[in-house]
Amino acid sequence: MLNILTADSLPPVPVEMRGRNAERTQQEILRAATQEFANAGLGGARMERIAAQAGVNKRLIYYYFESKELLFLSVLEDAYARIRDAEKGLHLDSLDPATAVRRLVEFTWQYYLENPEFLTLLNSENLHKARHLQRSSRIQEMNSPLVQLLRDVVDRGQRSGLFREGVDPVQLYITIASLCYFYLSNNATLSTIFGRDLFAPTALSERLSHMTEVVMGYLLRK
Amino acid sequence: MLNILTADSLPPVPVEMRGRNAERTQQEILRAATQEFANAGLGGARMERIAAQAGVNKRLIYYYFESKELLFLSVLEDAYARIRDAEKGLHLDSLDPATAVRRLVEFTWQYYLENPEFLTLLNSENLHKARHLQRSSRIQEMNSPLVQLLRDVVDRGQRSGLFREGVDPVQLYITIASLCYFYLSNNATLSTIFGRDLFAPTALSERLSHMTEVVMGYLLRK
Amino acid sequence: MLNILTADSLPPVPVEMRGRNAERTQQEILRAATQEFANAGLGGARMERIAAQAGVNKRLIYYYFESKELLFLSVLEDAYARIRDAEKGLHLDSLDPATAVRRLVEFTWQYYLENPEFLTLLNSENLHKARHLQRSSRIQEMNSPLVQLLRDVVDRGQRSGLFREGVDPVQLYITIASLCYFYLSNNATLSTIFGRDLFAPTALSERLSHMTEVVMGYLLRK
Amino acid sequence: MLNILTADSLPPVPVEMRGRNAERTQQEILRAATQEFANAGLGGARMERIAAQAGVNKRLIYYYFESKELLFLSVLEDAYARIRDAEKGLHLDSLDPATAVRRLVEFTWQYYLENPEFLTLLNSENLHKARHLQRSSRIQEMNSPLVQLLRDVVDRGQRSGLFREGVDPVQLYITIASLCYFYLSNNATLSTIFGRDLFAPTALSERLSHMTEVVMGYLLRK
DNA sequence: CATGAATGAGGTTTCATTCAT
DNA sequence: GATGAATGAAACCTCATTCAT
Repeated sequence: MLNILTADSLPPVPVEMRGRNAERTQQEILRAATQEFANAGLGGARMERIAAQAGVNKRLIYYYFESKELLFLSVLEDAYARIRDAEKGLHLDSLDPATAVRRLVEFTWQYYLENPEFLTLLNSENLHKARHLQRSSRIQEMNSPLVQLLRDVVDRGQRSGLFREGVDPVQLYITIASLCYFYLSNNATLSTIFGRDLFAPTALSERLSHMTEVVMGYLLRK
Repeated sequence: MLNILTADSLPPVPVEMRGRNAERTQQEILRAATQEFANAGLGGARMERIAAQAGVNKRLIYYYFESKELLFLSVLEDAYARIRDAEKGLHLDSLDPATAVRRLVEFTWQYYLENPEFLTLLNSENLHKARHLQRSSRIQEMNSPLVQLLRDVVDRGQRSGLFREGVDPVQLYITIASLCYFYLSNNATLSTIFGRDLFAPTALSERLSHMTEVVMGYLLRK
Repeated sequence: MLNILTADSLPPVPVEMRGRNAERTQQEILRAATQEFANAGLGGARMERIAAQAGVNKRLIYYYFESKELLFLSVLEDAYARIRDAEKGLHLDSLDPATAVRRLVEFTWQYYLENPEFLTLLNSENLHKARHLQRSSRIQEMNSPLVQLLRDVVDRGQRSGLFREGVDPVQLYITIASLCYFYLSNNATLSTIFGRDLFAPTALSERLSHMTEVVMGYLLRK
Repeated sequence: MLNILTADSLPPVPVEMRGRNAERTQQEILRAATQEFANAGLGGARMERIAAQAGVNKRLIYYYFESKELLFLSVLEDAYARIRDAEKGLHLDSLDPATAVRRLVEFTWQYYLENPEFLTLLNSENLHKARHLQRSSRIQEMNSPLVQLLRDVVDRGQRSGLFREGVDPVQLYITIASLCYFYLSNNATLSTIFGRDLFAPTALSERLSHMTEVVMGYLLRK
């Protein structure tokens, strides 16, 4: 019944194009909700603010998304759809294995840096033990291509004798994500407890080098 | 004005020992608040539930901690105090460098596993950009010994020719924490999107091996 | 302006006959509204559910009935029209007086049993002090034949020396209705407070005997 | 947990006696809620109006009664408690059987006349199929003494050869209640459809005579 | 004849916090 | 040191109704 559309682009829709356009309106709501949920978490998010930011009546959100929780799920699915889409654009399959992995590290880092809302949304969802995503039918099928892709890269690396044996592509992906995610997601507390600005440009580029060394140090045969 | 005590132990205080005991009452509140904030986040936590769980009147929480936000800060400080305390018990300085690092990885993993509330609390605090910790005077001094300790281990490893050059102890610590933290903190969403129970005993032990290989693969000279 | 039709039959209209048929559409709406108002009362009824149940767009209800309140009035008028119509089919004028009264008791009981929505609708209307019916022009003329009919029966009974003197046909009708109505309408609370299933088949037939005895005990000369 | 008190008297409490008095406050809320639910039904009742009428903060109603539905249940229990209490004051056991029954008819009539909210509340509860009362633990025990009392009266009447055999006291009570209840509860619609003011003083006293004749006509041996 | 999109007002309920003892 | 009573603000959500096609 709920025919929710995917928001492909984040920039806001000009006001003069709004009204009586179901598709656009839903995209607008999704965009606004993404920002609000990212800033304030599920509990802290305010439907009022989402409506105002989307330039629609509060009631309309319920018309299209039924409840705050289902809206949150839509936002999560949309966020996953976007990053998986971007990953497809990397064409890892056409790169040599070592370059492919380095490229994935760089991409993940860059994507998290440029889309911090993705991190916050996931944090919120984890706080709720993935309660919403578990109700999603689309989420698994959205993520399996990525694993397959990475499995191919690892296979090629091993066949060429470059990579070590016994590498689980899921573990590898989680490790790459870990290194990028934690540093950025926990940047605020880390900077505070270590008394050091970990978001400064130098700090960021140092981190990228470090992470690449860690991942390649693990993967490459000694 | 606020004389806040540290809750050293998590097990609940027997009922017969309660009442008219400032120190114990505060510990009880801290314990209950830690659970509640960990389960529900800052926004989702309910003062009512904390009071009920601690077995005290709601008003008393305000008497000791002034506000929800300051209570949250106390909970955070208490959580950091406990993990730094536990780390001290590792005696990394008396182990050879490689063993020391392996030990730290295992310890971190084990500690996060056994104290999942620590992860959730940090997630919440990061959602709020470390707003609370930044107001803490105790937090930095609590964390600097750890960095010093790790610096010593790395130095010893490099002097003995075992470890690679150019290793920043803070980066190393963050990397170790990343690998453990992300896997556990995001376990729910990861399990869901990959359709694989990442909290099963085998999965957990595989992860520990993988992480150790990653860290040592990076540190050890080729 | 509002050309409202009477829904003579309650069974739903087959889907293939719907659409672009003013008369049928209005009957469908009336039918659905009757159910909804009976189930939920005036306040609890939802225009949304009525529309869904009738298989029409919400807007169409307003097109035909103008507002929820006027729709409710139409439902009431329709309900009265149906019961008065059924009463006409009894042909009380062709029965001997005692049989005629017994027949009326049985009929009233049976009709209320088979058309419980009639009771609920009246309850709702009484909650609102007959506010809607008072605006109806058709309602009185619909009910006067019944009184006339009953007056004739009572007259015949008295002239034959069978019935007692001083019987007001309106009082008699109200009494018959009372006995049937209250037992059925308040069945749920009565069953609960007396801890006894007053809707069980035996209970129902016992009630019918009792009521007949009460009415005839009153009417028949000692 | 909810320690709800019974409102013995309906007149409002003087303002100067209010505040910081749990018992009185709860009575006030009950009183106001009774009026509001009686006037508007469960669905139409407004918590806001109840709070205003009781002179308390809206939030306080939830503090004491938890929800609108539980408040409604309390109101119902209170209403039953009051009428059963009043019935006890009749001392039917000390009257001769015929007088006792006449007295009960008169009392019931009078009580319904003077406490019309009782009728409306029951109507509302029946609309909801006794959903609330079914959750009450007190309701049955509150009503059983009445049945016992009436059983004794009937027994005495039968032993003295005055009353007919085969009289079920529950049926008898329901019949008495029916006659009074329906006339008053449905007065508005009846007056409208019969075009006759059934609430006029003469009409009321005529009805009382009629009902007494009906009940005694049934009970007394021919 | 018929409909999907959109809304303003207001509903119940929740919450951190304070008052008075 | 400790508590039950009480509150104002605001949250999510609902609803009858209207707009524009």
